[in-house]
Amino acid sequence: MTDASQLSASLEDYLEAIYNIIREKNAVRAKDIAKRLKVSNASVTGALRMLAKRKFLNYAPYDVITLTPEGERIAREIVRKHEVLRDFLVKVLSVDPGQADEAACRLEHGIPAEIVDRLVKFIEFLEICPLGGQKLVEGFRRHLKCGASDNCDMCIKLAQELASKEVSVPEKVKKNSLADLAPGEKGIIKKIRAKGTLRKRLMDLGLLPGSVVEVERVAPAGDPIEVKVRGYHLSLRNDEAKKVEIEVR
Amino acid sequence: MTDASQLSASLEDYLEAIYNIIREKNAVRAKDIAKRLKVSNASVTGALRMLAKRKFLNYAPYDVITLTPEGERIAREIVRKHEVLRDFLVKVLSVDPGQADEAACRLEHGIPAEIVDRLVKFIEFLEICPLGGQKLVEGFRRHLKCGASDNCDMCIKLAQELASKEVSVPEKVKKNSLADLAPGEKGIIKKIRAKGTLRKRLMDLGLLPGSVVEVERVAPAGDPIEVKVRGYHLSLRNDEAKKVEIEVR
DNA sequence: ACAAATATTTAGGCATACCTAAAATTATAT
DNA sequence: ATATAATTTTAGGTATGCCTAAATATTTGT
Ligand SMILES: [Mn+2]
Ligand SMILES: [Mn+2]
Ligand SMILES: [Mn+2]
Ligand SMILES: [Mn+2]
Repeated sequence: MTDASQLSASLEDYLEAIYNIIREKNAVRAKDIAKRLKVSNASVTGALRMLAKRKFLNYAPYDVITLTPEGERIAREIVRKHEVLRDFLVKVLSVDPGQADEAACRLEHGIPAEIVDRLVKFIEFLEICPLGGQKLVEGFRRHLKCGASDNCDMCIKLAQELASKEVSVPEKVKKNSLADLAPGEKGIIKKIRAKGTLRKRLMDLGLLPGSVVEVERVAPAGDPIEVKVRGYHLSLRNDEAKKVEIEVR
Repeated sequence: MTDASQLSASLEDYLEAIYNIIREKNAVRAKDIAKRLKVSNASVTGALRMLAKRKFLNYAPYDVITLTPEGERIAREIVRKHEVLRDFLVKVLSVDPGQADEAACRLEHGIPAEIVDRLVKFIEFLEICPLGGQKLVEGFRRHLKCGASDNCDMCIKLAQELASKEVSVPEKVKKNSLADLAPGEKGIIKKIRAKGTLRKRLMDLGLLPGSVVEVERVAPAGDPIEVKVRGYHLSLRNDEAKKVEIEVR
């Protein structure tokens, strides 16, 4: 069961905005939505009514706005599409972040979830594959800089040389679990060191062996830890993160 | 000067359909457009009126339909976006062609030309780069086959092995110019062996050193030759194609 | 407590983009 | 040449999704 909820691009953007604003400020006001989407307050009221009628949010005139479980599910999927697309544009194609974000927010409505999954796999493969996908991406970035569409054997050869001379990796503390990573660091999931319900829970969240996981934020107390896997944002307790065995490249 | 013509996704699809139908049958009938876009004939009439009012096509009730130069320019750009996106989905991400085509036709309306250009460069880089982008894509294809999202060290190692053992290239006739290629074959443009106006014309068409060019069709007499560069379709005379020096990988 | 400021909704409109059914035009076949 | 068929247009209607202005409700400062 994937979706088939058949929302318009416009309504998807409302859901996305509501979801993001709740994440940021723990509450949504119609005015914030209007501002973010650059529409009038009146338009927001109309959209809210529609989304409530379709059971994606709980809402009555002048009342507080919350997402229903179904609404939240769909909102998360849109956010995921947005982020995967933006990451691909920025990290692989080296598109300017502002432009990438704008394009991602238009493309997100036209791309099916299966293709987003495929894109995630491709981006992960670039990081995982021993053929050196990451080097290739760096080579591409360099290639872009040496001007226009000319034949630039030079920069391509440069890429080749740099790739061959193995860069000496700086000494690093051995990091074994997701709880050892600092914000911004990434690892590849090797194993889920848990059994039963917890194991199932972690796997259901998308923490599967082979996936690349990135730590986004760590709360002052080291708990909870916010991570991103396959374009999904997750919040994990420290003792959960410790159960996720990873490998740092 | 790029565009800024601000056409809706719907009108872009009408232009695209008109352009493609003209290419296929040398004439457009409202009925064909309706069939291709799965809308009623009445809807087509409305769209045609709008496009004519906006000067993208020449049209009067019951009269023949032709694209204006501006309409043709925009139509070509949409077709280019469609094809680049589809190629990326099919050739890099290994998405099923049918699904890729459908997605491409939705995404084409939300992606700016500069990002399409970037995507073209990336796809070309995968073919050109000595780090072995093509091998990486093959590795990815293999990786996809070994099931779900599991950690598949096995297939990744397989990719590595296959990449290292240099496959013996079968004897091949040395191909120097674009005119030597058979349909389906590709080459990298090395040089334009022409001067003055012809040189300029070929370069303006997008035949630039470093670009990957693919032969699509060759007319029975060997003239003209249809090729694709950077997502654009071109039709070249045989003596023009001879001036384009290429290298086969 | 209550006036002023702020937020939200309602009312009334407009543009796009689709539809079906009927009318008008053009093509085709005897 | 004309009846019949096919195509295209017009007429009239629906649903989205946006807007501004006015009305209503809520919040805030004193
Ligand atoms: Mn969006
Ligand atoms: Mn978005
Ligand atoms: Mn389209
Ligand atoms: Mn298309």
